[in-house]
Amino acid sequence: MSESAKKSEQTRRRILEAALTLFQKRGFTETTMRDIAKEAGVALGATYYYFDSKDAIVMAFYEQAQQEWVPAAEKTLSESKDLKQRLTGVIDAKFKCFAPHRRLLATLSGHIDPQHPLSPFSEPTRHIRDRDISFMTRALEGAKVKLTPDLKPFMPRVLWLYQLGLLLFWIYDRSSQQRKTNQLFEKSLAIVVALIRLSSFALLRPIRKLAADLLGLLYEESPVASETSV
Amino acid sequence: MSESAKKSEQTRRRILEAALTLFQKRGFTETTMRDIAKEAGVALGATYYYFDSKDAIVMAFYEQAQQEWVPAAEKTLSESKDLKQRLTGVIDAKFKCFAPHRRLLATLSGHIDPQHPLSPFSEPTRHIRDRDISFMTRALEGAKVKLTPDLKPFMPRVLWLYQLGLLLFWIYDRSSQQRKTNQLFEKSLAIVVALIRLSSFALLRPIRKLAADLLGLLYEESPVASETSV
DNA sequence: GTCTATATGGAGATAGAC
DNA sequence: GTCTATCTCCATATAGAC
Repeated sequence: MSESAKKSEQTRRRILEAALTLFQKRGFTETTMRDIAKEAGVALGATYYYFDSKDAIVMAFYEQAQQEWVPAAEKTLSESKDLKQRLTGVIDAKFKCFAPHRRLLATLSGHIDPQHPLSPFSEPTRHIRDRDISFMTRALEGAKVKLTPDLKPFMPRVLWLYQLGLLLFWIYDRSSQQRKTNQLFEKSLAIVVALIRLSSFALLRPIRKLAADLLGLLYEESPVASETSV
Repeated sequence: MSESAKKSEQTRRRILEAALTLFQKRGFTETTMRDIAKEAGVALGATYYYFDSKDAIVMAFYEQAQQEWVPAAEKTLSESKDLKQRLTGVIDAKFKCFAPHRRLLATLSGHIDPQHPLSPFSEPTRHIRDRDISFMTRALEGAKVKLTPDLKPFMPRVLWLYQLGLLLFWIYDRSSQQRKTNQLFEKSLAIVVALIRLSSFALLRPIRKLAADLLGLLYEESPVASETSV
């Protein structure tokens, strides 16, 4: 049994790898299930034996990327107490995991709809998202920054959203070596960190109040969460 | 000839209307070209005579919505000199035009890719986008606000992006009557306007500098513009 | 349990008659 | 301009061999 389990797992990996290779080379839509089967050296039916659908392959990819990312993010958190560096590390690790699959992500970013299983806001991807956010919490907590109590509970989610925005920009960044994303990352993070520090100053209190109110409303029950009514 | 031109235009409208009705009722992907033809009372081939593709129908919709929006936006600009009210008016008009087609927009928001013709960042939609942005310019210029010269050239595009973000949120806002979007709109606009006013104060100079640098880099040649390299 | 071979049904699009 | 008939392609399903 451990024999066959091994072999089975091997086939599964071969199919997944074949799919990811083709997705990267030709794009998601352009790659057919037949192509994947052929590339993996199995029959079409076999790919459906291991993956319920084409989308399911993508989900498997998410999981795999997450598994790579967690230890890398973990490591950077242990290396510095500086907020900017902590955030840089965590987000950078994400970029590194996704880099070999930029093309796939491009086709995917189509699914913003929280109802779509593959959406970063969906229920099926919740565990991945929550994990991501928990690292933002830790990045903040391990750093020496003061957060006012009105903003504190929201900051991890806000940072997660910020990181998602960066990823989205990166996916479509056609400048060579994604130079622009690098600059955007560096400079915008400086702004983010500066704002976090400034946010506790009295002068900005009115704006902070507005922001906290807003976040309270939005996250009270998330509009990206799945209420069933349309 | 004016006879047949009229009749032709009529058929075209009938097809467009049928499509939009179905898109709203069932969603874009779920509606087939056959459904549209049937609803419009023509043969499948006829719809392809008037519209090159399913996507082309959507493009026609964009144009139509824009045509509705322009005079409405125009009107609000003539009604107030207050920045917040001007922005509210312009953006609100957009929501009103799009409201009957929220469902269609949902399926569409999939195309963030600037390479995709229907993307809000694409070349084919540039004229629409530029028109939108020109209204942001006018909203700013007709109001009594001081903008520092480093930020000034970017603000219209930033505001356009802001409005796009609101639309995106709205599209997937499942709260009843899109209540959350309304709150988001109101409160975030207050923040935006407050930030614009604050931006000329000395204390925020360092952050403004960062932001201006950043915008300069991003828009120097837009990363969402179509460089041909991948 | 693992996989092959084959079938199904529906989509967007087109060619060419009327 | 409009229609009918048809093409091509694909995700997915299934029957049954090993």
